[in-house]
Amino acid sequence: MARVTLESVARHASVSTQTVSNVINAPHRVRPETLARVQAAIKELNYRPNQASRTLRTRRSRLIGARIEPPRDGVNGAVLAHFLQSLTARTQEAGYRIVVFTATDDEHECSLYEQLLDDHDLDAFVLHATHAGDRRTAWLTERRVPFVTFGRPWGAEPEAAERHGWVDVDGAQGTLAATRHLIETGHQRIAFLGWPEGLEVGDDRRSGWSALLAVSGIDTPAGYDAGVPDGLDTGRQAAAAMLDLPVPPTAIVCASDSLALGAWTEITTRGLRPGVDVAVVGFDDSPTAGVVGLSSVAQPYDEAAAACLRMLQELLATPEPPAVPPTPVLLPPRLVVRASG
Amino acid sequence: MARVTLESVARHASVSTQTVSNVINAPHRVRPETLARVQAAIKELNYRPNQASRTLRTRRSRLIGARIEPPRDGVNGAVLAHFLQSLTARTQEAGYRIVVFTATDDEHECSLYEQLLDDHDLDAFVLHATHAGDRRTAWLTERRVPFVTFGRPWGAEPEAAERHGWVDVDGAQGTLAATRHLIETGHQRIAFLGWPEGLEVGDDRRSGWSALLAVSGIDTPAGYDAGVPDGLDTGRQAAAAMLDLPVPPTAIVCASDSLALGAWTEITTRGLRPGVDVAVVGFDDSPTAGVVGLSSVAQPYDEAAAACLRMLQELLATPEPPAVPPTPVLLPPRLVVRASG
DNA sequence: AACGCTAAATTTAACGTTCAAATCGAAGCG
DNA sequence: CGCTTCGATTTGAACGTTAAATTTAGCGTT
Repeated sequence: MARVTLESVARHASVSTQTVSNVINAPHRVRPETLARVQAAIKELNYRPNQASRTLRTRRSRLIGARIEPPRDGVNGAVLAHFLQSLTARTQEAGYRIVVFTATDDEHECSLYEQLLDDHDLDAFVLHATHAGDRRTAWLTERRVPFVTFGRPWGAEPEAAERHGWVDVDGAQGTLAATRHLIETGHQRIAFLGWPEGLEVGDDRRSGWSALLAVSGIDTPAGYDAGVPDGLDTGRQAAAAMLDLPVPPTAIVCASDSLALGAWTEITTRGLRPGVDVAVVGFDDSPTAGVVGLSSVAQPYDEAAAACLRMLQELLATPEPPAVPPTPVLLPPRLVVRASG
Repeated sequence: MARVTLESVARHASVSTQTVSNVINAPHRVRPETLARVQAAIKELNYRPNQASRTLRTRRSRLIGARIEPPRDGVNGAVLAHFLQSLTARTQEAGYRIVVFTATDDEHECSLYEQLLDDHDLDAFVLHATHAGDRRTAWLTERRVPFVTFGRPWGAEPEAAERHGWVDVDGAQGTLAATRHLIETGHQRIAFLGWPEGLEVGDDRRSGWSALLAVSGIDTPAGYDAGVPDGLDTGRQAAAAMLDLPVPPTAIVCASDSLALGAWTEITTRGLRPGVDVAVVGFDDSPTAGVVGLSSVAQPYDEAAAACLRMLQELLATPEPPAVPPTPVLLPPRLVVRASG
């Protein structure tokens, strides 16, 4: 039950191992009839090139690294799980494999990059949860390691945004769509429940809401714009404060499903009906949203994964990463309307 | 910026490359003072062995394969995500990496095993969602590929259960604990909402409920034992049927959070209060359960992952898998009591 | 002093692949 | 007919590591 190697294929087809190698890596260099003969031999013996020796020779492993998150809040954890699932499926079709790892913080993550590069010669990385002052992108760029991020390079100067390939979902567009939907269904008092200012993703999502209200000539009274840390309890408390205003909002757009579900809990506890008495829209379309009938803005995971793969292939097509990075992709999210609004 | 190899370390420490190799792989073979000198050189140059060449030579890659699921229902998908997270963290500490992949069915999964073994010389696999007539375990056993399963070998003859290492969570114990808790809080009319008979995991969970009721002398009227496909809607319909019985149950033990949340929805829609009017207990402790206050049986992911790693290490300690497989591990789940019961 | 024995180190070869250079054969051309 | 050119194929070497065989040095025994 010895292993099938280039050598055995070569003997079987009466050519040199190099010719077999050429059949696989540079078919144009070999005469059509030899090509056919060798390909037949490959098929017959069910030959499959050994990656370890390839890696040793070429420094390419066809392995791509991706960090997986500690599940945090639970509600939002599904975002990464979905994305990873799509990414794995997509890259697998293209002959790559995803190697996962966990890290405690950015610095730890960088040291893992180093390990993975040294040990296993990983070809590239897919990053997510990018944030202002992210050290990871600089680290990788310095070392000329191919990578793409799911999440745009927040907080950098505009031109820096073009320094590496990234894929992201347009949060502002999502909250804008949610707000538009609420206006169209008759709401005029629409609040935003988000994170403290300064968190880029949250500010982005807030901007969709505020921009549309501004052009629609709808004003936002004091207390209609909350910023609290992500979570069910914080969301619930902030929603309570809003509902206790002299003129409470009739609809709340939220920066996450966690916050939205917090608001949802407060609303139902007060005996109010979400979507009838007070509308609520979340963000990320977590499984929980589907269960309780929470409207939410859904991210197109699969498209995002496909875009990441395309960029990676672009980066890996040449030995050295190209001077001009791939053009970023900003995907539109999709509003899923359910009972809550 | 040339790479650090055994060769460079050897030169730096004035020994042969083989000695450096021995320092790393068989330190007892080298004289203490040489050992120290070489170790210093390794540290100074920040040497890290290249895995590709190791793999080429030894057929060991320090890579472990694990399939990830299409997120299915959404609610239950979190089980795997949690387990994978723990598994990744644990194996990473032990110097292994997890390679993930997706498969459409068992047969496809086996063909991926073959690919991964041939291409990347994976050392082992971690399987989950085992079921009766699972072809995967046979496939791997035949080829003497090391693996462990998260999930016991269902439906096999008893002695076959000892043919490979497995880790599982005792479902019967979980539903039994849930049922006991309900009895202790005064319930006497306790129904079970599970899957159709014949699905092993479901039958196991059902048995905890029925066994405790039997020894407690509590009888189960017709309609108190439902078996429907997993899902929110099916769960809701089955719960509706139970609530419409002449003598409806006051508590429902469920085989999954999906079913339980379906029941929960039916209960709240009727204006009843979960935990006050009708108690509900789910299984898997999904994030959604935490949000809506559903009591649920939680699986000890991290312990399960740790047990899997221990078994893998046992299997990989010797070149050939040992004749006697590791002893199985059956972990107790933990009942998380919330508002719903 | 010759002998065997062990520990410690070195040398040799091999894992499977691809790159670079060399070889071979057939055609083209003056 | 000899010389060049070009395409197709082969040869030789190398990637970084470890298993197996070999050499060297040191020690105790008789």
